[in-house]
Amino acid sequence: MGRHMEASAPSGKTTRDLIVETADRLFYENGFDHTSFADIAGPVGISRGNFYYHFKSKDEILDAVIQLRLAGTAAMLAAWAENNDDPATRIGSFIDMLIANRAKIMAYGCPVGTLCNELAKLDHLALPRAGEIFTLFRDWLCHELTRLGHAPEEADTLAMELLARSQGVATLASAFRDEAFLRREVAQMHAWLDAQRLTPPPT
Amino acid sequence: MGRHMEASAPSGKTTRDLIVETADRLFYENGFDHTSFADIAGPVGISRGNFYYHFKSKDEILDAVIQLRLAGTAAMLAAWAENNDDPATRIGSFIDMLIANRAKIMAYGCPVGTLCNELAKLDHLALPRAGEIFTLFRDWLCHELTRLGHAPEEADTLAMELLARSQGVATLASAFRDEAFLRREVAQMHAWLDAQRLTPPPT
DNA sequence: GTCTATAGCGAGATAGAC
DNA sequence: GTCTATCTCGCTATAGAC
Repeated sequence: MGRHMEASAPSGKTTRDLIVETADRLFYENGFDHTSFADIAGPVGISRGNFYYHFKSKDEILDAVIQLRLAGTAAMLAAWAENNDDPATRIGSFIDMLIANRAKIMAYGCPVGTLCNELAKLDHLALPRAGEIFTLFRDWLCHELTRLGHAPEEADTLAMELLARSQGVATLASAFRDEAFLRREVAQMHAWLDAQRLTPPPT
Repeated sequence: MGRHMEASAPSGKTTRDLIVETADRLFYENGFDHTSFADIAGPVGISRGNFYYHFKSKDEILDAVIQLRLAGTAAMLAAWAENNDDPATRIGSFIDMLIANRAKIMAYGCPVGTLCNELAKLDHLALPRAGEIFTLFRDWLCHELTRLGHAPEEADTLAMELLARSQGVATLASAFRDEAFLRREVAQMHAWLDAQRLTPPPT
């Protein structure tokens, strides 16, 4: 056990947890650079000065947020795998994410894509770390696509195409605030997936 | 002729033009919110106070930048149409934009997509205006796709898919700094385009 | 572990000389 | 049409009481 143990409220959440969760939400909704300590302090219910007991800088909060998103993504992928054995159904869960999160996507875009966009413009050192969230999806999709029968190289190409397509849909759905477009694209992605199912690879 | 005529240097560019062009570049490279008046003043060679002779606020500079991008996009689309009559070749020019601008795209993403992303998070009134740049591409692609033989509704769907795909490619190429991926996707988009050429529609 | 107070800086915007 | 000087504000970060 390290030093600096924190008291844990009856809810089980430490102040640090609350800071990271609130920052996670606000970085998504308003952007990293545009979110101030005061913005986070309000919802958490602490003062600005208290941040520096838990983090040395704003960048350290960003690191913690990325860490949280990595863990959350890994857990989500594991849950999708636990709910179903069929690789096509699992990949379908990825596609359906666009539907499940459509309200926030239309308002703020994809949490991963928009964060990477912002960090690229800020020339921020954390960009590769944020990109690892994409890598989690990429590797998971690649694995399921090989289970569908694709060769490893081809599977990775298809995984990147699925990722790219979902990114493009999120960007345009947000720019145009167009839910019908989002639903149409999701239907087409499912149609593509069904075709993959019916086309076993040349073994 | 309105009031407030500006002296035009031998180069033909007014100070206002220089401000808008520099802001255009910096908003792209560093983001709108993150770009300060001082950042723009340096390259233009003016003082911070001088901005307010030409613009009432930073938002007015943004409006002018969007206006410049709308005009630039319209001019580019017109040039593509002048260079070639074949609709498939014209659409190919759109796809090749990803190659021509690959260095900046890998560093900063797509200028239109990333601006819309940022404005969405800032809840900025200019978002619909920025979205009109997408609309220019959308309508132009739709028109060329109908010339390729597609029915109007189908053509618009395909136009949005081309836009979405290019957006996804730009986002991932930037997040992963992966030029090979970008080139691979462009090749696939050209292959798709060739297939469209060979599949005349049910007239 | 949380607070108040404040330092120090840079932002957008204004006033007025030239 | 451009400048300098300045106002006001909000930001990150620090110091130190409790």
